Amino acid sequence: MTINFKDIEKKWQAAWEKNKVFQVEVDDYQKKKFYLTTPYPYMSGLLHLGHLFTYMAPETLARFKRMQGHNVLFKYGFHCTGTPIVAAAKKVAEKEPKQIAALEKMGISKEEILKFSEPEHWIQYFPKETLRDIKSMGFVVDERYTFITTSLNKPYDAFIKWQFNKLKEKGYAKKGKHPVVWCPKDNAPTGDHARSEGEGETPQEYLLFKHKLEDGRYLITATLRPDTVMGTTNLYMNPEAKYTEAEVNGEKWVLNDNCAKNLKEQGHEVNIIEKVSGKEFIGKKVEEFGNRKVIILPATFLDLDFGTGLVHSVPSDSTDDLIALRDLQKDETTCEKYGLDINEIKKIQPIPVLNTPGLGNIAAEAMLKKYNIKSQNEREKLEKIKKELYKLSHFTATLNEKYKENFSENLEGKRVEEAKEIISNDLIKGGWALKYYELSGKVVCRCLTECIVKMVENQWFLEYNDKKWKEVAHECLDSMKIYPEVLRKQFDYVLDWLHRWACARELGLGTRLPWDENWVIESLSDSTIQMAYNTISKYLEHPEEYGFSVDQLNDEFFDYVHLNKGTAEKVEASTGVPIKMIETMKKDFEYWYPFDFRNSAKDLIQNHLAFCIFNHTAIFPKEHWPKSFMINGRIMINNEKMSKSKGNFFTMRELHDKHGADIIRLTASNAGEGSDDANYDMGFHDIAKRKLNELYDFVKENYNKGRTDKLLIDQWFESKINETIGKTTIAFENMQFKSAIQFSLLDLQRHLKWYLKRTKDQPNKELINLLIETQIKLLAPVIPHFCEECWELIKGKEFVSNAAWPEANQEAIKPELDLGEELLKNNISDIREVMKLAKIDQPKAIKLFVAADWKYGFVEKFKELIKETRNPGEILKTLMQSELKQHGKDISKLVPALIKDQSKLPAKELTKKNEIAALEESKGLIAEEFGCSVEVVIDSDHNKAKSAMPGKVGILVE
RNA sequence: GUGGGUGUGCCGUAGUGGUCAAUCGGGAUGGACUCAAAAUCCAUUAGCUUAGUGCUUACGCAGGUUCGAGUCCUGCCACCCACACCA
Repeated sequence: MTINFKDIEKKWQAAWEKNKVFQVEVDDYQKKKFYLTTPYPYMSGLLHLGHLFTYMAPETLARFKRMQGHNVLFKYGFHCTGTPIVAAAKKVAEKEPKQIAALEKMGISKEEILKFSEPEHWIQYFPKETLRDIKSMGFVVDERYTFITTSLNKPYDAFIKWQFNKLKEKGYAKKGKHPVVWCPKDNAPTGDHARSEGEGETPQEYLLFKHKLEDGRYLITATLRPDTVMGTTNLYMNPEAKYTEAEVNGEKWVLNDNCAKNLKEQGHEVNIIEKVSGKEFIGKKVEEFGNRKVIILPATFLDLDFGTGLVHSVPSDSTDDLIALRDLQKDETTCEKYGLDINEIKKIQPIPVLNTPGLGNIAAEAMLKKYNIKSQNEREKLEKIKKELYKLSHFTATLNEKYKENFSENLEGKRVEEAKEIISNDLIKGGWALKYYELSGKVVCRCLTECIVKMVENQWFLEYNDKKWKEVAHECLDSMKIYPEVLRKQFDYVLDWLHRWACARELGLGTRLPWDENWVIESLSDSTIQMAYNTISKYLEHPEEYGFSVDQLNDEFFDYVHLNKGTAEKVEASTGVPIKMIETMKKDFEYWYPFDFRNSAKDLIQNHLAFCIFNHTAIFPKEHWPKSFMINGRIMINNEKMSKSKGNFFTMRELHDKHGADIIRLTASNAGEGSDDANYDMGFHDIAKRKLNELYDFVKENYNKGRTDKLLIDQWFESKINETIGKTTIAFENMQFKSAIQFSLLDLQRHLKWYLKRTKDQPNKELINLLIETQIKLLAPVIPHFCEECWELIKGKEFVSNAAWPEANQEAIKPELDLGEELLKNNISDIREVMKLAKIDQPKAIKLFVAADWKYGFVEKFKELIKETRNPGEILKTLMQSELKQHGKDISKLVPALIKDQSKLPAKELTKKNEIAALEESKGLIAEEFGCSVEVVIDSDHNKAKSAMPGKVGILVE
C-alpha cells in the first residue's frame, strides 16, 4: 500500500499534542538532562531550506537523547532585533517590487502586504507562522518556551539590559571612535543589506602624509605603505588640475575635494578656502621626514578622485612611481613647459630603503625588468605587479640602515610586517602623518546616494580585544567539544583575531543600552547568552499562568536567578515576583544550564558563536560555560547554491506541503554531514518515499512471523543487527546524521536482503522482530511520524518517541561470522568470472576444490613471519627449515606473490575443516543461483586444486 | 591577501598505512517478470583478458617517506567559507 505521509503526520502530531509528549516539565531535578540550542531564526521571512537543514541536527539529537532517557529541552526563539526588518518594512512602504514579490511568494495576499510597511507587523506575523511551520515538521518543541526578541518583549528586554550592565561592570563595554560606511543622505550607517552597490566593501585605513611647503602650507598625500617613508624622492601633482586649499585643524592643507570632505566626516575641523591650480606648485620643494627636502614634479597619471589627488613618490619600491620618473627624465618638452631643469630631474635616483629577497634593494626596478615593462601606459601589467610587489614587500622585505635612527627604536633589519605599525605611530606622534579612511570600493546606498566613511564618535564597543578576556575565552573553548573537531583551529584563530565590536547602533529594533538610551543594542550582541533566559522563558513569557507579573523585573532578579547573588526575599520585595516562583526559576536554570549543544552553519563562527563564548566567560562562572558547538555546512540544492535569483529558493513550508514532513526530514538529514556544504537532492524525495513504503509493507507482513529454530546464518544476522545498533549510536553521538541513516536504513536493508536470500525467505521469528523493532527505533529521531505509524502496527500502543533507545548486545556481535558470508559472496562472483572466461552461459555442474592441507599450515606460518620481515629470502629460508620443505617449489613461487599482494590471504584464521563446513552449508544457495549441481571436492592432486588457496577454492565449471 | 576547510569512479558520497578497482545512494546498460509500461528482482558499469578467479593503470597535480600510500609528509593547482558593525 502507499502511505499518505501527510495524513500520518497530522495523526501523530495531534496524538503527541494531546498526550503532551513533548511538553517539558522539570519534576525531578536529579534526572539527567540535555539542553539543545540553535540560533533563533530571523523574522524577516519564512523559514527556508537552509533552516531546515540546520535545525534537523538539534531536532534529531533531541529525539535521540530523549530515547536515551534524558529530560530534553530544545528551544526556539524568534529574532526580531536589528535593521533588516526595519529596512524591509521601509521597502514595502516604498512599494519596492522585489520586496513585494518576496512577500507574495510566501503566500501573503495583496491587501495583507500593505500592513508590512510597519515593522511591528512583521513581528506579529512571522513568529506565529514560523511556529506553525515548526510544528508541522514535527519538531520537538514546547511552545510555552518560545519567545520573540526586541524591547516589545518586556522580560526579555530586562534580561538584555541586565546582560549589558554586567558587561559594563566588568569594564568590557567602552566608548570610542569608529569608522563606518555612511550614507550622507540617510545620515546613517549603510550595512551590506542597505546597499544597491558595493556589498562587502569596507573602510580601508590609509596614512595621510603632510609635506610642508616653504610658505607654511602643507601638501597632503595618502599611502598604504608608510614603511617606505625614507625613500621619498619627490611629489607628483597634476599641473592641469584644480586642488582644494582648506584649513584643517588650524593648518592650511592642499588636497582634493573628496578627501577634504571625508576628513570632515572623520572628525576633523575642515574649512574650505579656495581652489588652487596644481601648476603653481610644480618645481617647489617640500620638507620631508628625516630632515630632507624633495621637489614637486608634474604628472598626468594621477586619479584626482582617489586619495588626496596627489602622491609622494617612492621609485625604489613602487613600480608606478619608478616608471613615471623614468618617463619624465626622458621628456624634455614637459620639463621645459613647467620650467624644470631636466638635468636636475635626471639626477633623481631611487633611494634604497628595503631589501627584498630575490629583488635586491631597488625592488621596483627588478620587477619592471622581470616583466619587461617599458612605459607607464602598460596599465594592466603595472596593476598586476603592483599587487605582487606589495605582497612581497609586506611579508618578505626588511628595512635597511636608514631606519636605524629617526624612530622610537632601531628598526634596521626588521621585517616590514613587524615595523609598519611602529613607523605609523611614530609618524603620527611626530605630527608628520595622520590616519585616514577611504572605502575599499564604491558603495551606493539604496537611496542611490554615494556613501562615504564616517568617524562615529561616542560609539560603544565590546572589548573583545582585551587580552585577559581572550585568555578566558580560550579556556572555555579548550573545555568544549567542537563537532567536527577540525574546526577548532578556526575558532582558536577567531578568538584571537576578534577586536573591539561596535555593539550599539542609532537605528533598528532592540533593547536600548541601559546607561545610554540613545543607542540600540545591535542584534549580534544581544543574542549571545539568551540561552540562559530560555531556561525560564516558560514562566517569564506566561506569568499570568503562574500567578505573577513581570512588569518590574530588574537586575537583582537576574543576579539571583542566574548568578546566585543576593537573596530571594530582596528580589521579591523589588520585583513583586513571589519567592516560590523565584526559587523555581532559579532551580530550573541551574538544572538546565549550561547548554549542552548549540549548532549553526559555519558563517556564524566568526561572530555569533565566538561572541557566545566571550559573553559567557564574562558573565557566568565556569560551570555554566557552553559545552559544545556543532557546525554544519551550507545547503546546496542539486549542487547549486540556493538563491532567489536562480529560482531555486525554497521555503520549508512549500517543500513540506509538497512532500510531507518525514520525506523532507530524511532528505535533509541525508544531504551531508561535517562542515562541507551539504547537497539537498530533490531526486531523493521519491527514493525516500519508495524506501519507506517498502519498509512499511515489510513490517506489516513479517512481524511475528517465521520459524523458531536457530541456524548459523541467524547468528550472523543477529550480529549484524547489533553491530548496526552500535554504529548508529556512535554516529548520533558524533553528530553524523547522514552516517546514521546509512547504517540504520540503507545498510540494514541490505543485510536483510542477504539474510532472506540465505534463509530462502524462511527467517527466524525472533530475529525478524528484533530487526523490525530495532530499525523503527533507530530511525525514529529522523522520521518520527513514519516510525510511530509502524510502531502502532506492531505494538498497538505507546509512542516510539518515548521508547528506550536500543542497546547493542555485545556478545551477539561476532565479526568472525562475516568471513563465511564473504567466502560465499566471493565464490559466487568468482564462479561468474570463470563462466565469463569460459564462455559458459548455463553450467551443468560446478565443482569446488579445496586447497591442500599443507597450505593452511603454510598460510598461518606465513602470516606470522610477515610480521617480522618483508624480505622474501628470509621468509623462504625460515619456511624451508620446517616440514614445509617438501613443497619448496610451490612455496618459492607463492612467497614473493603474497608479499606483494596480501589480499590473497584470508583475512581471518581459517581451518580446512571450517572452510569445508561453510562450503557444504552454502552450496545449496550456489546451486540455486546457477541452476546446476554443486560439489565440494577434496582432492589435492586435481589440477584445479593446485591453484586453490585457503579461502579461495579452485573452480571447475562444466 | 589572511585564516580555515575540501578535492575519490558518469553524478553525489564512504574510506582506521596492508582483504581497495575502492562503500552506499543515484544514473546508465543488459536480463527476468509483463500484452506493454511503472515498480520489483538479477547482473554489468577503469582498461586489457588466452580456464590466467589473472594483468595494467587509477583516488586534483608533482615529488617524498615506507617492504607497502586513497590513507602520512612537502610543494603546487582548483573549489568552498569567513574577514566586521551585517543578520
